[in-house]
Amino acid sequence: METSSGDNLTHAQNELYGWIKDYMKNFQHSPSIRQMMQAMGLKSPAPIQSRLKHLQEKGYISWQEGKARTMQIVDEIVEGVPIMGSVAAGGLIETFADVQENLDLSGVLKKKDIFALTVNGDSMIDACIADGDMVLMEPVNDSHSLKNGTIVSAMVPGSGTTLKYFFRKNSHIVLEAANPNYDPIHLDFNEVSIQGKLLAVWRKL
Amino acid sequence: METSSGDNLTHAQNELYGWIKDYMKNFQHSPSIRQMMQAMGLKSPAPIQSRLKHLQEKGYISWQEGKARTMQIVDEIVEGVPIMGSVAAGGLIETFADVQENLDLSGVLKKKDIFALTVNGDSMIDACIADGDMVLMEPVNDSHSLKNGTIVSAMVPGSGTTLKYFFRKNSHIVLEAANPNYDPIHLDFNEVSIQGKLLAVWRKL
DNA sequence: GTTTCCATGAAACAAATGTACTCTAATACA
DNA sequence: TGTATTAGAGTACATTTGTTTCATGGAAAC
Repeated sequence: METSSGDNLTHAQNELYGWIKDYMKNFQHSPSIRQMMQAMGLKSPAPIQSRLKHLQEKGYISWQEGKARTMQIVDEIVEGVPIMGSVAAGGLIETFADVQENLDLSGVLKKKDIFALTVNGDSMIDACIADGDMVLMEPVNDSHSLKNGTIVSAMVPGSGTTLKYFFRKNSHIVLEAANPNYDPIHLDFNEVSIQGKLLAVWRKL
Repeated sequence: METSSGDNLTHAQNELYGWIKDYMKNFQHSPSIRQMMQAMGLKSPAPIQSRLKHLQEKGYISWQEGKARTMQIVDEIVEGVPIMGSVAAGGLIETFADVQENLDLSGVLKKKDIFALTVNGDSMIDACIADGDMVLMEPVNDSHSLKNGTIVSAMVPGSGTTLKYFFRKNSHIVLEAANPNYDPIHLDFNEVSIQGKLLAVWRKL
């Protein structure tokens, strides 16, 4: 959570700044001066006022004069990552243009009930899902609505969870790996429960 | 931005709710009742009060009684994605436990100057970076500090940008693909500029 | 040691603000 | 049509809250 805090700030200013950021993250609104006073263990609003003034002069915060609880943190508000263009396949193709759009990772997270799984092993290596990758899954309630070829996480009761391609053949289910070393698994509908389907892959290096 | 708004809400309530969400997103703090009154074109705080009460009863917002500008939106506050465990390699290994930790994608975005590139082609396919993937890059200023084997985006002036493994051999640079079909590229230090090194891979399906 | 500067404490004031109350107009409903 | 319900206007009041001012005390500078 420590971004680029405490550069030109005194200890007292930095402590207050950190507290404010925490408060606003938790409550979605600005604290009052007397709240800060209490949190900092002070008995007068004057010191807080002084520190706020310094924080504002140094560009950390701002507020509307005279209005209650109207502070804003002028932090680097990163809405997304700028997509600078594309990189080449094998040859050398494209040069950077300007920013084209923003990659909005947080937008995906806004969807409720999304969950993540850590991938163990290489059964999906041909689908470019490697060991240690994080897969983001969307819950699946009705496994009958799944399209063939979807990548799903399936739980076989008593055995565990696995990440596989999903296929429906006649009246049973086939779970297929993306790696020729693994054999397809044939199961009845009632033997397996599909927990989620693959939304995205995240690999941090 | 439209989440799960306007379900049991009247038109007036929904309009106010939307306005509040916009305001709080822009200003990072709660509006006052008289501000909402003005924004809704009303001349008395009473109607706002009534609508707020309804919004609170239906679980959309909350506030601290008597305190100015202490509203909170009880929206789905998604801080991250819950990591539910790990999925199997090829066999069936693990069952879901409880949430272990949260995958914090937005944390990566907080680092300044990160940029993203769209991958074209399959030159890095053996590194599990596929066509269409989004790669998040961190700017590199000093190419001499790069470790051998790092994946970088390199720009050869007049040619374009490419994503490759980076190696330093003697006094020149070798850019190597993760695909045997592509030959390594040998270049002098002054022929190439390293723009960034790979931080993460993002694939949305 | 003396001076200067700044943080703190204390108190007071005015504006902003949430809240409650009454009254009127509009709307829904039977 | 008449009644009940609801929304809105207007008003008033107590509290919260930002802001100002002044006095005190300690730390740093000279």
